Amino acid sequence: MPDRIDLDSDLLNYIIKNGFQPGDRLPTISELQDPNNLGISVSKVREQLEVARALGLVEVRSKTGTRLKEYSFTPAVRLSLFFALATDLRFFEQFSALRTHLEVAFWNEACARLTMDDLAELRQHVGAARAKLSGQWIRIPSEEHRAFHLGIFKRLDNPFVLGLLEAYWDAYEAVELNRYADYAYHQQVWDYHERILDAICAGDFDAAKTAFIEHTRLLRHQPRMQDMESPVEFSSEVAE
Amino acid sequence: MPDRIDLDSDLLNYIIKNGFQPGDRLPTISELQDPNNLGISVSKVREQLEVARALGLVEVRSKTGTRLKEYSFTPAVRLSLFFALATDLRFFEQFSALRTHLEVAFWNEACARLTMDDLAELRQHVGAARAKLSGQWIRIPSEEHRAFHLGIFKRLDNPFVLGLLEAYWDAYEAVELNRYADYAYHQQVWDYHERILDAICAGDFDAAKTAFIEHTRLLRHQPRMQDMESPVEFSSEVAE
DNA sequence: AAAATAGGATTAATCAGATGAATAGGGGCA
DNA sequence: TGCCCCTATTCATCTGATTAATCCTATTTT
Repeated sequence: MPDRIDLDSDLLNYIIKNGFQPGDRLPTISELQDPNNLGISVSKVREQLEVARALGLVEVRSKTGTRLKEYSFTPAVRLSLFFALATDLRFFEQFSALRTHLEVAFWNEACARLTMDDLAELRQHVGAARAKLSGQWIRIPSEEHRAFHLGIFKRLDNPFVLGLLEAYWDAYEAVELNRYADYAYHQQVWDYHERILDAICAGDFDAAKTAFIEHTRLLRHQPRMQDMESPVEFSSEVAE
Repeated sequence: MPDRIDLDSDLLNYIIKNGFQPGDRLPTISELQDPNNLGISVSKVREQLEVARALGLVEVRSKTGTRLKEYSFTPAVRLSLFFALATDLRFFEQFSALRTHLEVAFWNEACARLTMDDLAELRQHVGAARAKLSGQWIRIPSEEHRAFHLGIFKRLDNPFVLGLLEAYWDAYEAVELNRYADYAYHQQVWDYHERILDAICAGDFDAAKTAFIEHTRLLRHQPRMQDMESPVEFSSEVAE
């Protein structure tokens, strides 16, 4: 058992020490200033609240006060990842490799936990995606694409893996904001997804995993895509 | 290419937009207040600096000003993870599962990149650890234990995997702060490490990986251990 | 002349207080 | 009862002041 995990933040330590639970309201800022609580000034309290907010640990709203949120790994990962991506897009490839290996590693455990309802939901995503397909170019990744993959892992009892995967899809959306692909491409993608889903339904998780791995290769080559609307460079002065 | 990755932070967006590089000095706080830069007050600048500092993105020191650091995923992961662990130690098991799968997934790629010098360094860790062994109980994990495992992955060109592994060892140390094991246990651990290292040196990465997996099972069972010094509970009032 | 030291200037660190904006809750009116 | 407005609370942001840490420089000392 740990002696004490020092969080390098009076506020976070205070939250732990007082045993606040997700959903609980924290004292107001003025109360937190009180020597019995944190005993620091408004500005300092707000600095630490801002850190906790950035990490997605608390939600701070006017009047209502501050509420402790359910723990999620996602915000911290996303924030750090997005900063990295903003400095250099090549980071995406590395995070992408992490994502693929993660899905493969936790594949069977995640699949085994899926319920019939979950499978039906996945089937719906396939249907919805197919219904959207037409002759025109469609944005990648689609909402259904994200929902399908995250849906496979949603029962995995591991907030860290889930957080990394969620952050991955957030990043994907941010990075590929203006990427579009044509009908044939999306058709192929959803053929793979259907194959994956069928295998899972049949209980053959390994076959599903194999299909997933093939499918990531397809995505890596990214054929038949183009950028719609002129993309704006980062360093551009007009970006604002 | 992304239209624009919004970091939800004036300061971080400012850093990106102005193309600051690691090592660069950012403007002083008073300069950042200037409408030409951020145009926000001290308190707001400091809030955002504090977030950037918590994420390990900048180092802010008196007089010297603020310096942009080399990107690392570790601080963000560690901070979020430590908060989770402080609320519930069971999170450690889940992060531990993530770590094991990660090492396995990136094992061969990491091993393939090791140089002769790296291998010699790993050998030194084994030697140093063995030299420390005696009849007495020794703290786990030892410094060499951490260095050995991180050493295997140090050439892996993936800051995200590395960040997760580093944060794992930080957490391990925090969580197992007062855990000690006897001679026989450490002997066994370093036998495994030596087996792993020998296999890597022989170029048989798969055999090394297999040894690694066995070795994690050993650690999971954690025989012949005990807590030295009375551990202090989290919620304890005297913890401060 | 070189090194050590002391003093001044710059900047971060922290605080106190004021003002504005958002919101919940209560009271009044139809 | 149901709707609307008013008020009190709380967050949001800014300004200004004081303290502490650090660097730079000029002066002193050897």
